[in-house]
Amino acid sequence: MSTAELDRLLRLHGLKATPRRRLVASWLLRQSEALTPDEVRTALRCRSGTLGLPTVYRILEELTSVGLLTRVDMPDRNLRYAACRAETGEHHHHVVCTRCGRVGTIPECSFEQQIQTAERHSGFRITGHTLQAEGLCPECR
Amino acid sequence: MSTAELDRLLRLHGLKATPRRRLVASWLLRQSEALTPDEVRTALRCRSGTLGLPTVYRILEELTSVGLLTRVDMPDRNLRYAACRAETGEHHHHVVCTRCGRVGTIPECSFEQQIQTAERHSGFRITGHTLQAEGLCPECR
DNA sequence: CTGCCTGCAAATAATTTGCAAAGTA
DNA sequence: TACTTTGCAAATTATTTGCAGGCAG
Repeated sequence: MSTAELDRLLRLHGLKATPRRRLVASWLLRQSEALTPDEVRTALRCRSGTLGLPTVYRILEELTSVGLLTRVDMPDRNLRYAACRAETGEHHHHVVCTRCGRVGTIPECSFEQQIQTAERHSGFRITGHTLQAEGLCPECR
Repeated sequence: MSTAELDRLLRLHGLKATPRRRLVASWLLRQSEALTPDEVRTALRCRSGTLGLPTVYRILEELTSVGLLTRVDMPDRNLRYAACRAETGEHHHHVVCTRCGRVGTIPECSFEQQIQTAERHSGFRITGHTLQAEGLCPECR
């Protein structure tokens, strides 16, 4: 994604195109793993003079709401964010490598079709769901 | 579940049948919502003389590994546990009511069938997954 | 008895908040 | 200029740990 595209996307969501946001977005979009806020800060601190941890928390959350990142849940229960590569707006899920943390996309949602069955069984009216798979990425297999 | 059954189950997993474990298990198995450790402590403290929060954390984790409870993820990212009512060992998922927190069971796993497709698309070898739905329970609809 | 359990107090550590200074449009 | 954004320091708060005494088997 070009800087111009990124800037446009940020403005579209009422966010100013600042150096910090550009830095975090452009770097994280080139990573293939899910990272914690602290890891992001450590990786980028040298390139940016200063980069406060609260700022990283805020930016990661903003970029997630813009759709550039996704929050990933690992067993350690730490907040982690990864580049989200699916088409904008498309409903999809992710798979995380248990060995290296790499994140892949599962483009089609396979639960939609079973929602009716699940509703009948549970008695709930189902309005949303989260699905996350784990496994070994192509490199780690 | 009777006390005798519970005791047997605990011992089967190398855990002693203590008053605290019986108390937490028997009470939580009668609740229909997912609760935080602190909520469990508050609810049971009066009935037990004392009940330390670290003890609650430990017992909830033990009962989960035994299969009596399940950990539920809510948007607030707090640790929550709910009674797990599926047949022991059966692979299944849960649906949480966004209004009252009640937890239901989705007995059949509908993702198993799509794993091959997901593997082909992502290039990962998928070894596990978590799925959690949200919606409105029968009472809240 | 022996070793697992529990409570308490305290340590950890992640995440959030308030506010003044700096930057964007 | 007006309004966001950022960094810093500090607060908050969930969760964990160490250990001495208590209890199940």
